[in-house]
Amino acid sequence: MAHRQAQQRRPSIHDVAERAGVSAATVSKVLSGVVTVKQENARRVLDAVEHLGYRVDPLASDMRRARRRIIGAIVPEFESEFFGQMVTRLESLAEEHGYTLVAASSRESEAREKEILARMHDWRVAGVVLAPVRNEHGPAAGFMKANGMTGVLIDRVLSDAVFDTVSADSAAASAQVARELAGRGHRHILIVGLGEQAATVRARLDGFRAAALALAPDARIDVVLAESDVEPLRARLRDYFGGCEEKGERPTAVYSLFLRGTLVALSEFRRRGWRCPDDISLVGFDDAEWMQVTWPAIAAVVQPVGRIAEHAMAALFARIEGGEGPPAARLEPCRLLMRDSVGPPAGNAAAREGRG
Amino acid sequence: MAHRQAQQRRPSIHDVAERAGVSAATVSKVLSGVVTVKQENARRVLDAVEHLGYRVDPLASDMRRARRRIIGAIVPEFESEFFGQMVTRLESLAEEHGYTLVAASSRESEAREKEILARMHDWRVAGVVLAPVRNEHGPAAGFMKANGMTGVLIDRVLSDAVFDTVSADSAAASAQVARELAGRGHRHILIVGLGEQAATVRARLDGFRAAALALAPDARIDVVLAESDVEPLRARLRDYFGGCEEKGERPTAVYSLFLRGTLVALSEFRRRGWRCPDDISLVGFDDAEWMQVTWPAIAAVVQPVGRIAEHAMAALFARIEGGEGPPAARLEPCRLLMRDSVGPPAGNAAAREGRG
DNA sequence: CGAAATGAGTAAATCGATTTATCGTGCTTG
DNA sequence: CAAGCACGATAAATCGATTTACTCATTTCG
Repeated sequence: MAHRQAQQRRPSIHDVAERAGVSAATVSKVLSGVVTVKQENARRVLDAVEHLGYRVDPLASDMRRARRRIIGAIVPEFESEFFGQMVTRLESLAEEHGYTLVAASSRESEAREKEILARMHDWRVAGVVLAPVRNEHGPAAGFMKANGMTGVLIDRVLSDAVFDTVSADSAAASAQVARELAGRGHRHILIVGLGEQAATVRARLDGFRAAALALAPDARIDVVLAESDVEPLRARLRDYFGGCEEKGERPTAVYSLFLRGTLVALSEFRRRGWRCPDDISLVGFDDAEWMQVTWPAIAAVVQPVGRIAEHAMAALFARIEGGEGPPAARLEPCRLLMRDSVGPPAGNAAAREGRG
Repeated sequence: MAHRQAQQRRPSIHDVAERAGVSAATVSKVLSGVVTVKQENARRVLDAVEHLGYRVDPLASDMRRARRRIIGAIVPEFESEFFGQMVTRLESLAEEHGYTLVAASSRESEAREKEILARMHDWRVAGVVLAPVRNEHGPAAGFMKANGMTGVLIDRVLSDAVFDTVSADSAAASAQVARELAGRGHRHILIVGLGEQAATVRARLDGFRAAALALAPDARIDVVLAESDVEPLRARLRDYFGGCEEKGERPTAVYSLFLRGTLVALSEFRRRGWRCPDDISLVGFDDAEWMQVTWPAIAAVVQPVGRIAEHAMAALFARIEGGEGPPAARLEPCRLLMRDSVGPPAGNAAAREGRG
């Protein structure tokens, strides 16, 4: 086999030292840019490095160092556009600082979240970017506090007593959605969400409610929250819409506080044969690529993934490098993309004519 | 600060040894399950471990070991459902074997792909699961060969002279799509794809063509391939459809060989005001959650993510543990979900009536 | 001129484990 | 009774770097 040979041990710093005729310490100095090395020796070392194809072993290097150049990232899932892009951004930023990002998914389980974190602690990561399953008061954040780990919380958090937090300003975005809907004449609106995230959900609800009622004090706002997963939500929503049909009253618009809720709402519309936006309007929190190519194109709140990632990493590195001061809670503004899925309320023929 | 104290050094194996009144070697033995340890001492060690909250440092542990318990995974992106789920599955499987998965995204760049791989080589990972940007002949696979790394190639590959490969049987799936379309009477079909992946694209094209022509020898199959990115494809497609309208002939169905192509096709339909499936049918390779909740629901080929991940990991661990033998090329069967986006050809009123 | 400072380099300790070689015991066994 | 052999345990080497402490020349300067 041609590469049986290539498989053999990689050159170590000692191999380089030997070939260059200097000590390992000198090689280390040359490679880390210390200046007290004779020109001649530096050249010999560099030649040897080149010739042997030597590269520092990051594990061995980190062993001796005080702080390992590894950053952990924990997200509920990889496959959503939001978290996928988030991890990608975090990855780049970590690399730019000479760190390696080790990403793991908690799969929406708080137990797993803590397990992963414990493992990252074992790895003695320099810091962690945690997007908690639930919120900042979960077990993982508790573990980080108890163990004096360095970290930043993102996404489903508002603020924390110990860690910096960075998240989308979903309250403001929700208020904007409310204004758009109320402004178009909607007076009966359904909000769907996940109860788990407590504080953030409350912020979104409050933001929406305040803005809607300010514009239309007579508006009716229903809320359907599911505790944990998607399927319960589907059932809840089915019940809710069933009740509506019985009573002959139906919301004219739906605002979903999370991506999967938007999908569930759409599929319920479809099940009942409701046309969007003719029969009912829809806005979702969280944008996705497909939303602009389907019929109708779905209106959505776009989260500033890039900015969240950047500020999270900036805050994290500041702490890693010893930055002091009280934890900061950062909110990044969202963008609302109004698309075809929002129209005037059903039955409001005048408005529809005026628009068409 | 309450946790300033917690922040201090974690206990090492020596701390445990001291507290248990034995040597570090004994502690190591107890923890790795070696039996030649007195009951009494084992108990003392376990007590000390418990009391100190000791956990093995995986870095230090891997240093001394012959093989580091780290598996690298390289995918083009995290945010697609396919690769997102893939990484999640690989993560679980690696953990089940006591390994840590370090995932990285090549962002569809072959240069970056090789860089990441070099970094993983520096980490001396036990093995790599690589989903190449292009195909099995890219620079990353070359690097792995040249350096005698252990690895498995997945997804955009057919077979390789050195590495085991696992991918979806997209040729068979394409043939099935062809039969469905031709069977419904479509005689002018457009295939859109990315030229980059050469061999796999060819396999899909051939699979489709053979099956379509077997059923309908008079069928016309057009192909639009873009070289690299999505935007060029959009332009190509726009030109193609423009030409169609001029000549007054238009394909009655589109089969997209990759997810983003499906999105682009949809958005082109939308731009031209073509209704799907009334004006034109659509099937996409690669399924996504949204496809079943939109109007129309989009027909798609579902890739067996789980099976691919499982076989890839099985093959990888077999090689890591010294398994010999020629590389195996595995193809996993796909499932085709026919949905509303496929109907009879436009203009074929009879068929449409018969169906509705 | 002798003391102090600087420059260039190295041996050895260290990080936190695993593994090898070695060392006493106590028990068989010829 | 001496040699042989398990059995349990440990000291020390090792993995591949970084860093500390120290040596030996050479300069610089009072």
